[in-house]
Amino acid sequence: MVTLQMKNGEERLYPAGTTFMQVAEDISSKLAQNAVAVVFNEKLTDLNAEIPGDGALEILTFEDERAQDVYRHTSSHILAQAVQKLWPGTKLAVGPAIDKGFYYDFDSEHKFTPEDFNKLEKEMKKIIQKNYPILRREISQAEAIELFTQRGEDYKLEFIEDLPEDTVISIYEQGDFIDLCAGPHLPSTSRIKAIKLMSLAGAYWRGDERNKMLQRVYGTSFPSKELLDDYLYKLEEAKKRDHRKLGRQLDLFVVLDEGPGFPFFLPKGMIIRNQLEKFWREEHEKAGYQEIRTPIILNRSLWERSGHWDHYKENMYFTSIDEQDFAIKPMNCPGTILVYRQNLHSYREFPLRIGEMGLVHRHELSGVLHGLMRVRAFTQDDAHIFMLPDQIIDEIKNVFAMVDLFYGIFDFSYHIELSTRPEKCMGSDEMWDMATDSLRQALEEKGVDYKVNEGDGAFYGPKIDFHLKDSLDRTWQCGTIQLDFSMPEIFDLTYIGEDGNRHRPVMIHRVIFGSIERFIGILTEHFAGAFPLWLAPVQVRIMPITERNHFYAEEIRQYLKDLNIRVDVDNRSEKIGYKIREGQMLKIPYMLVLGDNETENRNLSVRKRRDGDVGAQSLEDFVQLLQHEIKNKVIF
RNA sequence: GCCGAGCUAGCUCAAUGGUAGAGCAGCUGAUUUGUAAUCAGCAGGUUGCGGGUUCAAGUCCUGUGCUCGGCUCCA
Repeated sequence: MVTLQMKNGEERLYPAGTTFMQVAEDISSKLAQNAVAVVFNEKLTDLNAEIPGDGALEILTFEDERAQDVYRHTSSHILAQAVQKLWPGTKLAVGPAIDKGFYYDFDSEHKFTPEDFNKLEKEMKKIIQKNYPILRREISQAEAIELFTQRGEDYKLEFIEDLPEDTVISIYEQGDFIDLCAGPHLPSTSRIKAIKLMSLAGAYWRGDERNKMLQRVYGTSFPSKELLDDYLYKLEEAKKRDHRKLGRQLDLFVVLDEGPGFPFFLPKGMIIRNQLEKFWREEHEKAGYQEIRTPIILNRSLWERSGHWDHYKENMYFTSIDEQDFAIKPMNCPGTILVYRQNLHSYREFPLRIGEMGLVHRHELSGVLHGLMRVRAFTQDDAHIFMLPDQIIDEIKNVFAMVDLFYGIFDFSYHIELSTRPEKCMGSDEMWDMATDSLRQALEEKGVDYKVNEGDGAFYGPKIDFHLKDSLDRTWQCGTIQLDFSMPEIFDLTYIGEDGNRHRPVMIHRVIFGSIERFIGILTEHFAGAFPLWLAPVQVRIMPITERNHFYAEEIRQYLKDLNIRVDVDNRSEKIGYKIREGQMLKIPYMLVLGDNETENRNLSVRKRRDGDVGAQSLEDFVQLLQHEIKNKVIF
């Protein structure tokens, strides 16, 4: 007999050889139906597995994220089985579960098109109906090599050969389909209740662009059609928040064929942008930053010295002036460094914080451009901080605090990544270790979770990145803190220390918004175009009922305008419903309906974007409400 | 850059290889309206761009630009 310690504290006894599935059945038939996998002694395991001994058991249903991965992973196997049935000879690469779905990469003579989806889905349903049991087998490396050689699975062989010898290799079988796979998996194929293929894409084998491009099929699956439909509906809703769509609908910004990757900001978009910059300047002044502006075009020799010429050339644009080579700046740091060198600096000035809203140009590959999120010209809310080595940790924490303040205002949640030394870089090992350790220490002291991206740092130093999500949960890097010992060295930057001698300062490069363009893209999707009052391009729209009320409307407009409220009047000869509909679609925060009643009583009928008609108010009360909301940057 | 799919009026979309159309927006007029669309009329196009096949091309072929979804890369 084995003893199982259940999640709820209960102990259960079973004869040796009992499977986890049987345990689930023993507890309740409903649980057995919904179970996806188990966690036995903290290890995710197949339901089909036999209890190996005493231990702690948790039975997972689809609600658990770990179970969702198992569910989608099995789905990807079903896809692969269907593909190999319909197009024999297709080679399997990888087929993992991903957030909200799965994919499988294939190497096939057949070129997949969306028209194949129907056929494939039908085949997958057949496999599901057949209810093949999914069996795990552990085999030796030699057996694995023989098996996959025989099946012509070159990519699987490459995996096997990379594994250390005498690793136990697991394979999963369902019907005539076999895949090299660590598992775990569902007990049988009929557990998949609703499955749908979503899209096709190319993907390099092992994510390396020097390798062959495989065909990737994306899909998703759920334990019921209702859950799938619900997911698809939410996806459609999320697409309505796409900043490219909203940017056009709300006349905020556009990207045109004439300027691929070079966005146009329209008058309403500029209001948002200017408000953000105003806020930025206020907060940076409070935090002890100075502001400068450096040229967009600078001489080649500067970029050679900074290392950009060697390390960043493929991302840069060039031009020539009077037969001399110039580069369009891809970063602001060299310009700031030239400013630093205009004076002799004392340690007493440190930390010296110099900000710049710098417009940079970078040549990005055409395939990566994406609305405002990924462009070829963008404005960084940059700042460079020059300081003493022992000021590093505190200063990084200061920047952290500012990131929290800025993102908190918009109710953004973010995740942090630490990027370490890349292959193509400059500076010594000691420099990099010191810089990376400082960043790590600041993160540890701050007590936040972070992910490490080995080899993803800037060429001059490691960095901490802050990532925000768009409407489809794709993440975009916004804020970043980069620690740099290299540039001060290269440009021979110095300060006069307490001892009267010259010393080398340390430098932080940092942005909070990241790029104003990207940040506005994220903001637009986050608020679905319904910007908080302080950012809204039109804050109040006045809607007179008839021409009789135009005079009063104009009086109110002028009053609000004098208080710097962004207000306009819709005095077209349309019915009030028409005007309101348009105001709602433009997501204007406040609408004032002014008819004979209001004119007579000298008050306002207020309509809020989210709440609809909230009744009559005095002008004074309304103004107070607006000013409070603007001042406190209230979000709903 | 690579793989795949697209590109038709300002916007969203129709149109077996056979006369390019609708809704919204715009303009003109009527209407003076009480919380998400008043009515009528007018105008709007080298179907991304270039070449080819055909009696005939928005539609088929080809080159190219851009967009979208991924991959790689990145703020």
